[in-house]
Amino acid sequence: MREIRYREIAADLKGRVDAGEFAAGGLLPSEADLTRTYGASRVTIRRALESLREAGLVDSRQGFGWFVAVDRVRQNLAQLSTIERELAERGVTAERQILDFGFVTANARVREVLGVEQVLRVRRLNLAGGVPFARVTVWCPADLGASLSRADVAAHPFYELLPVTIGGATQTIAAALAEPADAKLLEVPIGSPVLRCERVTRDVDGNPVLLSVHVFPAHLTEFVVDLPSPTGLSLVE
Amino acid sequence: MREIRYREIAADLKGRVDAGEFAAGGLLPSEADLTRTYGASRVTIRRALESLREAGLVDSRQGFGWFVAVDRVRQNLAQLSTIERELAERGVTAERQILDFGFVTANARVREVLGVEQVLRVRRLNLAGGVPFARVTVWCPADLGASLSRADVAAHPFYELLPVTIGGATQTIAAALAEPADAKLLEVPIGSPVLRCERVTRDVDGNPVLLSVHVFPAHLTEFVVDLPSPTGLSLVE
DNA sequence: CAGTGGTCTAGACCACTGG
DNA sequence: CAGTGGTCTAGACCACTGG
Repeated sequence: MREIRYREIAADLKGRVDAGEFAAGGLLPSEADLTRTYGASRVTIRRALESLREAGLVDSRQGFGWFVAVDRVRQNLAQLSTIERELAERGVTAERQILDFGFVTANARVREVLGVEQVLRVRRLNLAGGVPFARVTVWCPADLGASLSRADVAAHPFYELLPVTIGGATQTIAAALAEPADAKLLEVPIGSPVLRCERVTRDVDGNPVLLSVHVFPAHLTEFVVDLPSPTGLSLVE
Repeated sequence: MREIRYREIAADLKGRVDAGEFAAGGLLPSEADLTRTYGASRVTIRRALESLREAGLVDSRQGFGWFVAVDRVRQNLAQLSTIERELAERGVTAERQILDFGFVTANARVREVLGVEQVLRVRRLNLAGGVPFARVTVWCPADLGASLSRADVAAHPFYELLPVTIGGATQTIAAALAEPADAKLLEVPIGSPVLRCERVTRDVDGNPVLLSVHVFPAHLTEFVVDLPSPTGLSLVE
């Protein structure tokens, strides 16, 4: 594998930021300084910095400099980046803690969506760097879940484990207040704001194969949607 | 406003792609051709192409070329629907009640986004069938808003009134609790959950022309996002 | 093989920030 | 004002695709 210089520089800078070499909101060395430090051209330095900006780690202002971003976790829907990947780019380890794993009778909503009576239900907590950032419940038809182990669902994204090809998903995003159980798991006060997402995942033939509900504490999470065409702008107007 | 060459080129190429000059999946001219066509350096041409790749319009393969992206994922992703659109489809009348209309000095966030000191600020309440469902504040540069009247912004979506062509927008979606003033306007209890969206709307050259904040009561609103591609499914896993 | 995109250099001019 | 990032040029070498 050829070494890509701007990626090496980006990785090194990320390490320095994560190590706390620069304060949150603090300035990085100037591009000119970095050029000398890394022995690379300014274009290459900027390319590294832009990739870190893309990851939400740093930002810049013309005439001022590059500084450590003090952003929230952003889930950029349109760019299809995963929250875990963004976290990984910041050097934060993602972890799934399984709270509950078992076959149950579907409730009304699950039956309505998946069209079966018996389902595998998995409840879990997603953590990033040891901090809980999502409480998730996933349901899938019992026959599809028959071959899955508790260790499987802890180690892999659910949809990667299913013996079907995923064709798409529909996700709703709503606001709610933290219920006592979720508040405790997510380490936030009861009644604090949360984002609540419900997702229906389908196979390539359009059959629903997963239903999941995700609860995020509001102070850690926001969704980002890019609307590249004017038609998208009718959104809220 | 200075003309940014790579944005001009990107806008022109986007127009040619949208006009069907290149078949879906078809090759674009080579970078070398484009440098001659546009009289720009290869770096600038690539920057324009990269921005179109970012938008999901084109893609490339080394040694092969740039081609029109078959999987227009991002465009599909932008198909967000809202309660208002659904209401509109049911024949419920939408109404804008202007709370405040005036030219003010930009606050820090507005200045950061729009890059100007003087702005037109419009606060309004959106109603559907007489029920308030959104409290909205819109800022736009004073020169762009100079020709707008209070009646204009009550009668039309803001972006339709601007003397610029809209190129896209980026919207963040977050959860919060209703503040007293918003609670009263939206007829919900103080501290009840709300969705809070901030949107930056840009012209075709990528210049920000509108900043807006939208507050929706959670019980009336949810966002729906379709994720047609399997890659999109890694979103929260 | 000729042609393509991916990476990189060493310059340049400019707008902008802060003092 | 000196220093900063934003944009742009005209080169270069390389890995890769297809014929």
